[in-house]
Amino acid sequence: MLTVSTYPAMIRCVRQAKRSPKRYHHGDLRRALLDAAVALVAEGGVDALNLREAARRAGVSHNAPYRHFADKEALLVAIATEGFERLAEALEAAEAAGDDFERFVGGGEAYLRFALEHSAHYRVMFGPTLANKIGQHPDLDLVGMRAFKGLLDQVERAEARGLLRGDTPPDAVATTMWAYVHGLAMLVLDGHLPLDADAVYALVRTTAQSMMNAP
Amino acid sequence: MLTVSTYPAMIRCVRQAKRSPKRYHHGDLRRALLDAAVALVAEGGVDALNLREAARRAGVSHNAPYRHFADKEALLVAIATEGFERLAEALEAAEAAGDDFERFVGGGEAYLRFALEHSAHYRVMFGPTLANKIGQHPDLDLVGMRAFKGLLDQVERAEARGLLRGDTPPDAVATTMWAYVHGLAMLVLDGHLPLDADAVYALVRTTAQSMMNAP
DNA sequence: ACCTGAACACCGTTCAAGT
DNA sequence: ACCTGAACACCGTTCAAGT
Repeated sequence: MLTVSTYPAMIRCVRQAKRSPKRYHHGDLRRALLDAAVALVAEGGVDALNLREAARRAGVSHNAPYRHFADKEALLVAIATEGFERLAEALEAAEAAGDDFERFVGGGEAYLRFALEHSAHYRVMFGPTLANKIGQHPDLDLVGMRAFKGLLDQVERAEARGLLRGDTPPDAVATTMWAYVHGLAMLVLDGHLPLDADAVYALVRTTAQSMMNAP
Repeated sequence: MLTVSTYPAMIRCVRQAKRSPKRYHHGDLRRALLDAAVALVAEGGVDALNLREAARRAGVSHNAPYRHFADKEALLVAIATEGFERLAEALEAAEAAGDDFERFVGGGEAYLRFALEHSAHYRVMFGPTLANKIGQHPDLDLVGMRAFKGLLDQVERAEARGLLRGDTPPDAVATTMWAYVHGLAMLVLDGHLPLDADAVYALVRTTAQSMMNAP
């Protein structure tokens, strides 16, 4: 697959080839491995991700990946980190559009949209391999907290403006909302709920609205 | 580990040994393998479950399991089926105790209690291996639907009695509730939320109450 | 620096053979 | 019937060696 972003890598590769033929196979093997791994997860779930096949697809020997990742878990951490960054960006973008009401409701929809449209990343972010590994991957912890912090800010602002029903503390509301959107994402991704994407977005909006005072 | 329930198996084993020494190692190898597998998941998550180690712990050769399970997935299906049965029982028990209000709120607490206290079963029930396998394991589908059906009945009765706020269709409310308790269970089990069991039960009750009209 | 082939331990699965 | 040892394909990881 050729995209605009691969051109610099191609140019580098050609230059290297002129100086010393057969020196490089890739301009960015790390990127190629990440993409191959994500594709494997998209095709067969996290169980289908394996280093040797990712290397095969990238056209390198089965242990070339160890030049870029200490082990299989490190590759998963890299994918998860990328995922949390993109999720945080998606949530921040949703917070920036529309009126107070739409910003709150749209946040929930943006979360589900990310999970469904980047399901391979999402599965890795919350898959068994990275479960109960808090404190072992500081970069990952940091970017994960950034995503949750955005949600917490949103709840606090909504409560300050009297948009939310009841008087539950913001962190409890944020936890409840995260649990809800995460559970919905997982159940849909794993085929436990017979809802298509549009039905999911509609359900999220209905639920979010039911948590709010009428606009 | 010796428990009362293992005595019959031990007696059978001794009797067999008298008739034909070295014939049997177990009265119930299938049960021993299931228990060993669940213990492995409890110790190291679903990634740590493997057939050879389960066989080792049961004291048999590495391919003895194939007399009882067609493959690794069949063993996971057996654990998940057992889990859904126990979950359905726990939910039905919660529905049978207390007044209308308590029956509704207690259902959510019972769900979380099952997930936290039988975390190995719960991880297998909703783990990646059995994801998107609907229709491939009819027994599992059936018992899974039984559990969800209980939840749906509860929501319908609560709505009929005017306990719930709003006028959302029962299946949408049931889906929302399932997503919420499932997401909370997963986030807590995977170490993403710093809540102990009591804090989880308290949060579930608060959330359930906020969905209801004052009693 | 970056990559390769050979090697090791481990797992899922199959097969022929034992009682 | 139920179990075993040998064998095969595959994966994660390491190591010595190549440019």
